[in-house]
Amino acid sequence: MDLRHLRYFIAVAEEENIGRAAARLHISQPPLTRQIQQLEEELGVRLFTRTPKGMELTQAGELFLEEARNIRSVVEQATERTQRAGQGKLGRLDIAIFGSGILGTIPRLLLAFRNDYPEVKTVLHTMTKAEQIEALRQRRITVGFNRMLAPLPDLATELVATERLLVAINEHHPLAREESVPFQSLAEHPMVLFPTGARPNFMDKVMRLCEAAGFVPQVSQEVGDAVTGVALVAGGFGVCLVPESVTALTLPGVVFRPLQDAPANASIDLSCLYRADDQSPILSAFLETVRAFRDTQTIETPADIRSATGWDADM
Amino acid sequence: MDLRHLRYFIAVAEEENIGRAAARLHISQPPLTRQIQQLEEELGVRLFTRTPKGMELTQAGELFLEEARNIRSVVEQATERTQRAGQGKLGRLDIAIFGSGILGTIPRLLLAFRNDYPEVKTVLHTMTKAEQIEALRQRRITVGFNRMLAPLPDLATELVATERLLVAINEHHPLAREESVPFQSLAEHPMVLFPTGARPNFMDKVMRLCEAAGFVPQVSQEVGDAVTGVALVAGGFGVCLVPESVTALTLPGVVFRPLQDAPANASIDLSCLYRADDQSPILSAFLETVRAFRDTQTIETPADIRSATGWDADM
DNA sequence: CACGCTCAATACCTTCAAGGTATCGTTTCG
DNA sequence: CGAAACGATACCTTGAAGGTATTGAGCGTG
Repeated sequence: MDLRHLRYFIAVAEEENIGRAAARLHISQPPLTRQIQQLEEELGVRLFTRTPKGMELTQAGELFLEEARNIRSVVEQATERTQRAGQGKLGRLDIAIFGSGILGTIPRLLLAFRNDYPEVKTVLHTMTKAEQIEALRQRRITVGFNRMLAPLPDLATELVATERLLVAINEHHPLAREESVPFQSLAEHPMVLFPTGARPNFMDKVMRLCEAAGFVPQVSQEVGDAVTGVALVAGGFGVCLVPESVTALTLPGVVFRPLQDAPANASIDLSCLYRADDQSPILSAFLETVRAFRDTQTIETPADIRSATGWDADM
Repeated sequence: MDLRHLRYFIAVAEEENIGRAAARLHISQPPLTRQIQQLEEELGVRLFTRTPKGMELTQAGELFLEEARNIRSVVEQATERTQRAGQGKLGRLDIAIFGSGILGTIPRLLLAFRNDYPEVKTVLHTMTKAEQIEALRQRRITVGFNRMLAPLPDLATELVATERLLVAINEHHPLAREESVPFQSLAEHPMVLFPTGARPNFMDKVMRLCEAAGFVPQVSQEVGDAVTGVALVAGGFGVCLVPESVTALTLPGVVFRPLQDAPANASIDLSCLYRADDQSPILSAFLETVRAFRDTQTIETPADIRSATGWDADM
């Protein structure tokens, strides 16, 4: 049996007349007669009773008509869904984020993607950078978000956002009195550093910046993630350099200050990481959304930073 | 798209290798390659990623595999159900019965049919003989049960059972004292007659029997159906000739007695009526069951009558 | 490094069935 | 009784499914 048989059968059943059905199907009458005969023979069932007026469905034919229409709609839905899946509009995207990735940029990006591709189910996995790379190799995830990425074989990256560095300061700390903090002045205060994970990491970046500025930071504590770091600032452990998006995390007693006379490289990239050989249309769609998102962010920067950094609230 | 495409696609998806899939499908490799290409082109979707090791499903392919398997099973079920319908094993049978038809033979027959063809839904309609004929003409029913059928054009009959006539008598009535009633003696007692419906009817039959025996019955009351007739017997309106199956209806104060020296034709046929041109396999199946049922009834008659007539209970 | 192995893809031929035209046999209706 | 309408049949044409032979690409191994 063939889908053509079903199409023909439905036409004949609906027209109750082989000639009209043939016209509707844009074929001539005899082939249609034969196709119907074939169908009946293959099923071993009389589907029509031939009357001088035309074709009339038998009870079995009546049932088969329902079934045929059902099959037709199931097939239509299947192709339609598959096509949507092929265009990256339907399916599942496994995404890895790092500890403090839930803050700031990433949720807004994910929301934008969800908005453009509502039928793609996004599944978030919290992973360290090393775990992400491993998971990408094993295809357990399709994209990972990260900072401080060294070039990796077989993996490609797409820049999501470039964030300035800010200083997290306890509100009673002397540096909190100024609206911005000279980078040099960090030399004189104990500093909390993070994360302690796989190199190169954000800690290395900070160390290099200090080195370039001609001092070695007084490390009061090393911690695993930004949330812990800011919490220690609240506890009076010292100051802490953080990427801008961490300001989404407001802790009582902590204020964020921009760097004054900051070195040109006092900023850090947030990128997403994916298999270079991955042709998945969902990934393409996601990367496309990332690029669009990055552009809108760049344009909207001024207003965005004012609210995102929480200056108004702190002043 | 074609069901063949789906079959081929499933094979390739399962084997992850065109060569092996081709072997499994008993075709050679190149046509299979082309069919898969065709399918992808028609859908506009890459279903497989070609690797040196073989064929690997894309995400869209994964989805389409599920859909394809689903379609396959839907089609299988459709053909299977249609075939059962074509063999009269699945479907619906609209049956007409007359007022007191719920008594005795018919329910047992229907039960037997239900047992042989559990997936045929039987729908009962209560109709008079005239209504049945009309409904058969309009195809609103497929079979009707009736007594006293004159040959009808376009309609055929099948004998279901031949029932003896019994006399329903009030237990205080003088005739109730004997174990059987001489037909002649009915001449001396008022008689309830039924039904008053379309001729020829059971009333005509009784009149002819009396005429043959040389008397005219004293008609105390004419009623529409057997149930009412027997109820009037209970109320003392006289005796009433009834078909054997009416004994299934036990009313307090009423006993049933066989006829003694009954004329050879003191019996009445229960038949079912159907369109002579009806080729429906369900009807054929039903008529087959009727014939089988009629035979078992004939064989089992002795024991059957003893219990069905209720003699034991009345004696 | 080259050779062979294993894939899928391509080229080209064959065949069978789907589709077309012409015609027939019935039944119905004017 | 002839015309019209309907499905069935006979016979021809063609396109696509299937077959064989071969190519080309990636991998592993001697």
